[in-house]
Amino acid sequence: MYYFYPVKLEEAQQKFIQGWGQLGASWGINRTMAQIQAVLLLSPKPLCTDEIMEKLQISRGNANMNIRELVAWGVAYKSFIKGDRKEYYYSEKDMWELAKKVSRERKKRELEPLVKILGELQTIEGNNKEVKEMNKVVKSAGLMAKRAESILDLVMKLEEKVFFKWFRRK
Amino acid sequence: MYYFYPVKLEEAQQKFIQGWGQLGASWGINRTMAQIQAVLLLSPKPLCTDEIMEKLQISRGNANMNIRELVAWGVAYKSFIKGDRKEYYYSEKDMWELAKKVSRERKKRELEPLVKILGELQTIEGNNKEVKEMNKVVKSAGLMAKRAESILDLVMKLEEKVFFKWFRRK
DNA sequence: TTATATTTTCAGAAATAATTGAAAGTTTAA
DNA sequence: TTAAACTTTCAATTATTTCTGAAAATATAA
Repeated sequence: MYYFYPVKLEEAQQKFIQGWGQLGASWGINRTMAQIQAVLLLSPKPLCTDEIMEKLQISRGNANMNIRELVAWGVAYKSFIKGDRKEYYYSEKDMWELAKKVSRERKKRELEPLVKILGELQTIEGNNKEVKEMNKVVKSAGLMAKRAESILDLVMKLEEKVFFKWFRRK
Repeated sequence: MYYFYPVKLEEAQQKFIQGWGQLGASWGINRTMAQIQAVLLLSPKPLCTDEIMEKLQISRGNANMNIRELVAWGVAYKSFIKGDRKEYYYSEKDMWELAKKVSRERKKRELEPLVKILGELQTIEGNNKEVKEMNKVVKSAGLMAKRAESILDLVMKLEEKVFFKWFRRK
């Protein structure tokens, strides 16, 4: 029994890290970045760069860049231990907060550029089918994008207040 | 004036195609696949492979693979013209329907694998911090995933009619 | 100061993903 | 049948992204 837990834990952690990385990758987020997030999520205490490098077997440069990116997204934080010069990092652990921050970042990076482009494509004049189709598509895509933004805003505003209560009941 | 519209249209189309491709790319969807979708969206009539190859300057193999992928996702359809042996393709033009189909596909490809993995990581026994953190994370990630699925389902069930009315009020 | 610890950068290497194009496969018309 | 029209496949190539590791920059302690 003494021997059993640690092995099982390692295995489970590895599985979680892989799955989380895969999820990130299919969302257009660097796989390593997502894996680092997973490692931080699983750690009960802040970790330094070397510990992360060790855990994921990656280089210092890679670790550094991706950690910084996580901090820039607001899903990981720096932490200092007095008497120690190293920087330590820990993850946002509230999944709802995490989801909100990722949504916000993606909205900024993806939806907004499209909305900008659509705005630049003001109605074109003309009577042929192609022009009409163009105007129709630009208009409906713009509506859709706004709609998506509204839904996101709405969902994010609902906040724990509603969702927590709702989901705790299940 | 005769000369003016076509140039402007071409430009606008190109801009839209690029923007749409970019959106797709940042969503982990092949850029060319998204661009083909954009071309079909802009076209008032179904297009054959050669027309798409011509418009995007891509090879037959590339065009074929990505068109098929679009059809597999359910966001483009085949169409036949009698007396013509070629297959023609047209896009789903209802943006709301399009969004629903993409969501459905992504949910299947991304959320579900994570939920499966989390399910396999049943509670591990043990009293140390790492084990406790592991169990906590697995549980909250599972809850979050279910929550995301619920929100998606809910949003997708609300018909266009409801949203239209609702958003027009704002 | 100077030395040491730590973080950051970035050119080149490695890994991954997308694309081509020609050959093989399929369908249809005659 | 056979031939022509068209679609699909896939090995090889090309493009893109990610990663490494060592050097440069920065920060802290002595």
